[in-house]
Amino acid sequence: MREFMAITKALSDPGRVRILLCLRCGELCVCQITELFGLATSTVSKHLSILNQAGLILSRKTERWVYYRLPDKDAPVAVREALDWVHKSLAKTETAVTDGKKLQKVLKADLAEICRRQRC
Amino acid sequence: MREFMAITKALSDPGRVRILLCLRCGELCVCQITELFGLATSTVSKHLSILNQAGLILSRKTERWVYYRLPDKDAPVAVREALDWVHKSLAKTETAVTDGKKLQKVLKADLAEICRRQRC
DNA sequence: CATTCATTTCGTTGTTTGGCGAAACATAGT
DNA sequence: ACTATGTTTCGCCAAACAACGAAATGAATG
Repeated sequence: MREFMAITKALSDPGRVRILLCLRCGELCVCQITELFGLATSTVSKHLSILNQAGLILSRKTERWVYYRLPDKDAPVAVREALDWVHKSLAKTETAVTDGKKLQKVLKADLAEICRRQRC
Repeated sequence: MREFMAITKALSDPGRVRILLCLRCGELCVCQITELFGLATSTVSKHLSILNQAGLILSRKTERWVYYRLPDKDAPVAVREALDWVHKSLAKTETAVTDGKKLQKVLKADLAEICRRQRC
């Protein structure tokens, strides 16, 4: 129950759900997501922490960046089903499509440049 | 997206999730749920309203009581999948089992008597 | 048509949450 | 070691939320 509520609470914020949808395209680091949603870095970091604690995403640290990604097939059942449900329900919505387009732009841009821009 | 967030927000409270689990046993009126969880009637009513607005439950008015129940097969896909997910994830948890036992007692008791007890 | 009674709505209160910027932390390059 | 830089943690504020009791609603009963 505790584990389940961590998942539903994590899913109860639109921003976090949108992050999950974007991660379908592959792993992203904090600054990329920050750029994508126009939120403060600290805010994004906190969202990612909540998703992570719920088991909905995993993290990987390389060089200076922390990359977040969706878990593999061996994730807990509740997690896998939650992610499937999110994807099936929202993949075709306007929000997801718009975010997806913007994500493509962010992915094309240079990572270092994105990080520099954050600091303005 | 709007519809989906209504569902996840509705599921982000443990009390509401427990109500959904209990409704697997059949429809219940407000005072039965109030008795079951030991909350104020107004609190339960609000929870039911939130679940109802998300489409996760339906209501039926008979005589003095309003009965709430889970929707049928013809509910929206997102709703059906959400309910399946809740059930599959939690049906065997301690919370669900305990609530189930207490529910059996409540169901055996006279409805009118329950309502009278609320007013003490 | 006034009463009863289950439910809903309203107003209040204390807690949680999402947002931010500043400071702390960690790691790579000089 | 020092600096630069990406991320996290902390402290704060405003908005959202869960809980309650009191008042309003609305349908059946006398």
